[in-house]
Amino acid sequence: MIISNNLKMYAQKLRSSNLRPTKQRLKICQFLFDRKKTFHFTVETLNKKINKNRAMKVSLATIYNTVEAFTSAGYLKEILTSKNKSYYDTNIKSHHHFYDEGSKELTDINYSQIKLSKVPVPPKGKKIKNLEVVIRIQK
Amino acid sequence: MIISNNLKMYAQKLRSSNLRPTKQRLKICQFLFDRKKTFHFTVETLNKKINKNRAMKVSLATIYNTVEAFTSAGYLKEILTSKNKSYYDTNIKSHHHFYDEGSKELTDINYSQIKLSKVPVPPKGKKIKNLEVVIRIQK
DNA sequence: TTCTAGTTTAGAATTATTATAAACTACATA
DNA sequence: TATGTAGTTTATAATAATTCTAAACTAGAA
Ligand SMILES: [Mn+2]
Ligand SMILES: [Mn+2]
Ligand SMILES: [Zn+2]
Ligand SMILES: [Zn+2]
Repeated sequence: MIISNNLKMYAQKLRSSNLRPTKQRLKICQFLFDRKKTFHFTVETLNKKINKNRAMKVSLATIYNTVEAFTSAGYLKEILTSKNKSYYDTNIKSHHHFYDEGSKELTDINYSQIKLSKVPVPPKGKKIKNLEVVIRIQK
Repeated sequence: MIISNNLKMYAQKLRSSNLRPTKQRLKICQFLFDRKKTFHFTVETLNKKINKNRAMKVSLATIYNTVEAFTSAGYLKEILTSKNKSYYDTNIKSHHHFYDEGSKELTDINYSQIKLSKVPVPPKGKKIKNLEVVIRIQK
């Protein structure tokens, strides 16, 4: 069995956010972050993938807890494009999305691919936290 | 009792979308559209407002059905900025929003107040249905 | 007036999510 | 290395929003 040498890194990262590197969290880290490309997921799909092989069962409650903890820690970003179900993104950089109404799939749009030449001033006493564009597409 | 002379108009509009102008739907139309300014709401708040006075009770199921029917017919727009709860907008024109993370309130941004100088090409075979900007703000 | 498809409704069912509380474990400290 | 404890996991219950069901009702065509 080959143990990812990223494990130590993940453990470190987790500790730095006051999260204990439990085997459940490390397993989820590996699944989420041991890859070349970022991606979008729901708790439902993450749960299925994590528990596909019999190896070690991670409870649904822990999946929820972990996704919440990782989002608070800034390792994940929550995406609000869909009714009734939360989507998450392993791409935590500021970026935009295509949302396909048919397949309900999200695709990243690089931040530099959209340019805004005019942006409104926020209401008094408020600051802009971020600005995101969603482009809804269909056939 | 003064009967809004918009009632006939609403009845007509509803019929034109193959929706019978029932007293429930007309009541909801009056509440939603008999006003100068557009606004944002949830099913929960709409239900409370519609059933505030004893006059005539509209069931929650009908509130859901009607909001869904009006959205399909294009009289309302669904807004997806919030987790776990759907927001609707009586402003059906293409426009953008400020979303206040603190108060969880939406404020319209006129379409002309944001200008995009660069927009990506949609994936092959797909068309842009709409483009919306959400600017998250906080203190 | 009659007939019927469309609508409303109460309540049940479903779905996503959050809360609870007991068992477990990482890890600081002895 | 052993012990204590706060943090974590887990099964399960609870909650919240929404959708479904099927019986009663009604708009409006004929
Ligand atoms: Mn929901
Ligand atoms: Mn929900
Ligand atoms: Zn993304
Ligand atoms: Zn709006």
